Amino acid sequence: MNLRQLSEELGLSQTTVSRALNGYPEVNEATRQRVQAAAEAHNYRPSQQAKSLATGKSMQIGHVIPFSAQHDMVSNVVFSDFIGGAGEVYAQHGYDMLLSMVNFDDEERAYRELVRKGSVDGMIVHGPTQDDPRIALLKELDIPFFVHGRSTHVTTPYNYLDVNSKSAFRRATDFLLDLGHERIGLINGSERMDFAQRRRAGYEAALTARGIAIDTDIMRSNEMTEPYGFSAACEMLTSENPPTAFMASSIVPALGIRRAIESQNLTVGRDVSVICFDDAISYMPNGEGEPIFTAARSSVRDAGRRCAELLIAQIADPTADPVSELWDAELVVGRSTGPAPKKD
Amino acid sequence: MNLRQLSEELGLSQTTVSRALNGYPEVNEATRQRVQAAAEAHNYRPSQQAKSLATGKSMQIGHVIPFSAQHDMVSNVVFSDFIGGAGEVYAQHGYDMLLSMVNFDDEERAYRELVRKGSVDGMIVHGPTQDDPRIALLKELDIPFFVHGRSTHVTTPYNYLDVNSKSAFRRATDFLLDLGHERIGLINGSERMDFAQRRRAGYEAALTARGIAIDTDIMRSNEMTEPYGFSAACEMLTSENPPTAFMASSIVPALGIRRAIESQNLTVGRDVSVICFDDAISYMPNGEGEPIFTAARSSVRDAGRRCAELLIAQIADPTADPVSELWDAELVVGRSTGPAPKKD
DNA sequence: CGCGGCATCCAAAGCGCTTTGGAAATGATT
DNA sequence: AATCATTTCCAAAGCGCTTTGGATGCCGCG
Repeated sequence: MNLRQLSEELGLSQTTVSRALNGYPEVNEATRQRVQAAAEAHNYRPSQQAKSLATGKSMQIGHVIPFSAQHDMVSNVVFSDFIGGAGEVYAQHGYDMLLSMVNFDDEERAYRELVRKGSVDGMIVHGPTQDDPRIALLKELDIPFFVHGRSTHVTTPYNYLDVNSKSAFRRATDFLLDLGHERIGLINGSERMDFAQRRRAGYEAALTARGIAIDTDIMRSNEMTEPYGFSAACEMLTSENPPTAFMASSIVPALGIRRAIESQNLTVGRDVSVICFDDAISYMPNGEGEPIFTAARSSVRDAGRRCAELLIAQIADPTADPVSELWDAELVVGRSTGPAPKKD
Repeated sequence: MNLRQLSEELGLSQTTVSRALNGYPEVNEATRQRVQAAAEAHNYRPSQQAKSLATGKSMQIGHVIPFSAQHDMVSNVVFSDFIGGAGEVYAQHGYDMLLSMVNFDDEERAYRELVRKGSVDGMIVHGPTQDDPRIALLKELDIPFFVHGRSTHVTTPYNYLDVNSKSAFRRATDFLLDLGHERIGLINGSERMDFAQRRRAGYEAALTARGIAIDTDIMRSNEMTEPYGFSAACEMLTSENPPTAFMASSIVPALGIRRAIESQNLTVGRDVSVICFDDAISYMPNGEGEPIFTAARSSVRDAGRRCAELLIAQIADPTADPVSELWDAELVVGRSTGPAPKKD
């Protein structure tokens, strides 16, 4: 059942039926009722492709997800919650989400294709690196886009929403320093990512401000998995000068750190303290009620919602100036932190 | 730059240019070269909507993800890995993935719309329940679809790929029984899900075969989060007749169970054994090398790949008979299991 | 009574592609 | 040289929608 058939059956022109269905004023209310009833009865839905071709809007928003044998973004812990939040907002506005999975090497081509093909009206950029080339690319392609995170060294303005990773890690590290910890391990995410750089900067700033030297022996950077947290923490704990506290970039490696601590017959929050960044991942919540880990918390799902809203606004008015938001993480105190143990 | 402009510039008809680009034989090889070069030079990509409108194929595959305030599928641990695998295969075949996020109540409508609008050429059904209504719906809508999992009580044939959950849990429970455990807790996923029912059936079958009574006091069912595993295990461990072993439906609650065991100053694999189902989630791997948990393992990413392949085959030949695959999980032995502790 | 204004509807022209049904040119065959 | 098959190309008709630019009829008003 298409528009022509429907209009013939109603004895109306396609114009009128289309207008009736799309809520235009120049159609008699009685006629509109009749049209809507008929459309309902035949379960009529306008063809999205025809509609898109006529209007020039695809009503789809693109997310490009690079993958490789080693790692990929979709398996990044925070990704699924982010798109969950974004997807909600898309749905409210009649948009669908287009996910394009591509090899790392083909990423640029994927952006180009999606835009040139006209498959999407806007795009979200995930996991920006420093000086991320995708920002310039999308500007060149002249399509609305929104960055989840920030890209250091990109000077032209662009739309982004980021959490203030540096101040979050600065504060969290200060919190440990205030508890008397002087040797604090950093178990960071992959420092290809801009946010990981910022977290390290916050960590280092806090140490430096107290006159504690940066020691790369107790600093790691990698994809944020549980075994990574475990092995990194094990190495440090069994070293000559083990840390008394850890800063972790996500709750996932933090779970590994916990396992490492307990495997050394030490107790979390007493012998060794742990603070992590908590993205409030829905299936990996930081406890119910009292937090498991003392953490810098910021909901990635909320970020997804907000990015989607702002992107849709940008699509609606592409001439609007770029907007940016910088969210502060909140520091929640759980049972994973305590005073530094007395030295022997 | 569209087809007309390109063809005018080349002094050729749209027909010839289109055919040259799409690899049809009735075009001179020299001409084809010239066309391809020009297309490349102008960075020309045919409009997807126009193409879809003309061919009737959207080259998109739909995934409907219901969400609610409580839980949603996208945040389900296994989901992101599944779509990661599926997305790879889609990309290889020129398909894109369309994700539609909808309220639980609107799920049926979402399927209807996506199909009627012509936005998708096929669909994947996630997380089937018993007697899942979506199967009948998609048959009525007459669109190729593929189910990840199975739906008990649906008698008409349909495409699916499932892991033999029952036999996996049967074998795993037998493994614990062989180690002398007689009181084994079950920390299952939500039993709205078909697979959770099957896992429980496997667990119960193993117990019954040894003449051990089913005791619902040590059986739980819920969304598979870490805190759920923790609190469920805590309750059981502090009860009058605590289990000496646990079966968990995923590695995520298993991590919670581990935390619960250690919070009771007990040791995993010595005082209390744990076996979980391991979906081989990429950022939550079951250790590196030696498994953390003894587990029934089956890669959900591989399942995603395979579902995508089979769905694409079905789209290519919609008259083909439904296919189904039932994968066996492998039982991998880690450090989380050991002989039942001697009774006092 | 004639005219402007309003409400309601419609014919037709796109949107950018694919594909059908030839046409023209070329080469091979008799 | 005439015929026929091939190769190579093209004009034009869709695909199903939106939207422009009227047309029609009806009303009130001077």
